[in-house]
Amino acid sequence: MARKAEFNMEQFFQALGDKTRLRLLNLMGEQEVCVCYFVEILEAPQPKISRHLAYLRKAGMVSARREGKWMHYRMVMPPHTGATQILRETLASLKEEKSMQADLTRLTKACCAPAKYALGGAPVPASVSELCGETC
Amino acid sequence: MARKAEFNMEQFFQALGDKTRLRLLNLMGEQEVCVCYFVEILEAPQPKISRHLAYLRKAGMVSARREGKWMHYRMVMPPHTGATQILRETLASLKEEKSMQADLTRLTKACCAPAKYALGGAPVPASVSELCGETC
DNA sequence: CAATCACATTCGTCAAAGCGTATACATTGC
DNA sequence: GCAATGTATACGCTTTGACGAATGTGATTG
Repeated sequence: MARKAEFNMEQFFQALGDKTRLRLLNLMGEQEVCVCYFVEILEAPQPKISRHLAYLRKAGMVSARREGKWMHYRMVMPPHTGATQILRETLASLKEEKSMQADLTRLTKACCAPAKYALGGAPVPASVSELCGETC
Repeated sequence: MARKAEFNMEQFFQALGDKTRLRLLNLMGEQEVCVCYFVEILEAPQPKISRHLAYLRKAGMVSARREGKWMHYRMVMPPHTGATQILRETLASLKEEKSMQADLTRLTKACCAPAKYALGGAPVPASVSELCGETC
């Protein structure tokens, strides 16, 4: 059954209508990512990142998890089958863009060598750390 | 080959992030619709409709055709396979919403009996006029 | 060519949203 | 406790966009 409940299509698209938020979603993909990496990769001021993450959280597109000082964000598939499809298709389309690919590359590198990026003790996303052996 | 060219995903989603524009797209579906029907069905001032149609046109999501005094709008699938998929999925999702279904119903009725809706000589969308025999 | 009709655009206003800066909050370590 | 670190929020500013009302434009009619 297609749960849609009080899903707001308008708000959903508004959340996707911003470059910074698209970059954040692209970086998350299916994995959990620490805020400090977003700041590092997007080369944006931390409050800017935080605000956009808050926006995405309000829109129900991401969820946050605290781990000590660090906050991890991950995507949440919306309670609407159509929206989920759209989100998946969006992520797939983003991956075709050069700039988005570059972001992901930098994320992997940053996670493999956090020291180089002034991310000393920052927690490394699980799925990336598994790839480290291959990509570094 | 997936043509994407200078497609702007951000702008694309911004165009979808408005209730009025979603209603317009839902009414168009795959067929061409005259502006006067939009005004009639959405019960909105004509300049409002016109502005949103202009917005959609700028975003490359609709095209306009003049026929005498009347202007017809229809959807244009974007030059990006992913965006096209998203648009189709969006239309399908819209059709699940009660209010959107109601809009479509009213469009059909208005086209079948334009006289009742103060749309005397307004051109009837081709695909709807074919359905008239069944639905009226 | 003047009036009318269908639609587009402009104008002024208002609310939403983006940004940088500064500050508040939460956790860790001393 | 206090300082340091990571993140969130508040503030003021600027831009964007949605709106109603008025006006402009293109096509048809008389």
